[in-house]
Amino acid sequence: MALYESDEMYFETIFILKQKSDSVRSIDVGEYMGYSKPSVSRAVGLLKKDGYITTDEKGYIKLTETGKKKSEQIYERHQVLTGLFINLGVDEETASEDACRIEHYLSDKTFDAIKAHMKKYQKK
Amino acid sequence: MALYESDEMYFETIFILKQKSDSVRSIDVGEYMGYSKPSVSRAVGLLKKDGYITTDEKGYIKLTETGKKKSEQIYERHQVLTGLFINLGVDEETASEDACRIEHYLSDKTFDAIKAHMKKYQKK
DNA sequence: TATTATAGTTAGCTTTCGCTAATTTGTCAA
DNA sequence: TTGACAAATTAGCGAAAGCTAACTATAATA
Repeated sequence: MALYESDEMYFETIFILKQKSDSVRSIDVGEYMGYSKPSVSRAVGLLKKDGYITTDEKGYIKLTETGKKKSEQIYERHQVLTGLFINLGVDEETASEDACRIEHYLSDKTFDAIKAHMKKYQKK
Repeated sequence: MALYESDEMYFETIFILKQKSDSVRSIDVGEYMGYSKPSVSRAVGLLKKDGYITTDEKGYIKLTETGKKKSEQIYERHQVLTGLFINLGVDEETASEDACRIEHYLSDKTFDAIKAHMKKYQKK
């Protein structure tokens, strides 16, 4: 099932916040994204309904296996694109912002090409 | 005034069709984009209201000066991005499609970096 | 001329995804 | 125990942008 762009943004936010601390609640997601509680509540509800996340009785968000895979894919895209832009001389913040905005729209084909290129020219 | 993504797509379509033939009507735009007549009618109305295009009594679309500038900008982005992806080994069709989808979301900073890179490595 | 086809518009529906206001639920301190 | 704050939810609004159905207006043809 394909995700909407907005779902991917929520997803990515959850993933990023979870890297800092495993304890991620809807309110944290909303704060990070600058969205209201009801907006997050609905989005989280949808991700839950679609089997990507669960929440415990305290409201902490857990990724399911499917959710983990998805969020890793999304995050990989983000990283690769950010890297590409940085390579082209863009500052890290702008690179990351732009990666965030376009990562949902790139075809797998083009993404794979970028990834291959990055592997080739950026092996450390 | 910033354009919505959908406006840019209509814009770009008008620009592309006008390169083939100067005679472009709403119906042609709709056919090219795969959209219904009412959808195009509204979009064209908005671009008209915002001073980007005019239509003559026959329904043929003309770009205003502002409209020309805008559409050239949009098209330049499209071309540069398409070129980037082709350079990375993506086939032309996919490259163009992906350029189309992401061109609206890239910051000027990142776009300029890509443009500079392309100039440097692709001077013929 | 009368009919038909083409282009455009109007009205109104649907989905997505923001929002505010108001409510519920749970915890913690006076 | 009660009062207050924090988190989450519910209800419902609004804009953007797609759609179909139905209408209008113009042009082409039988």
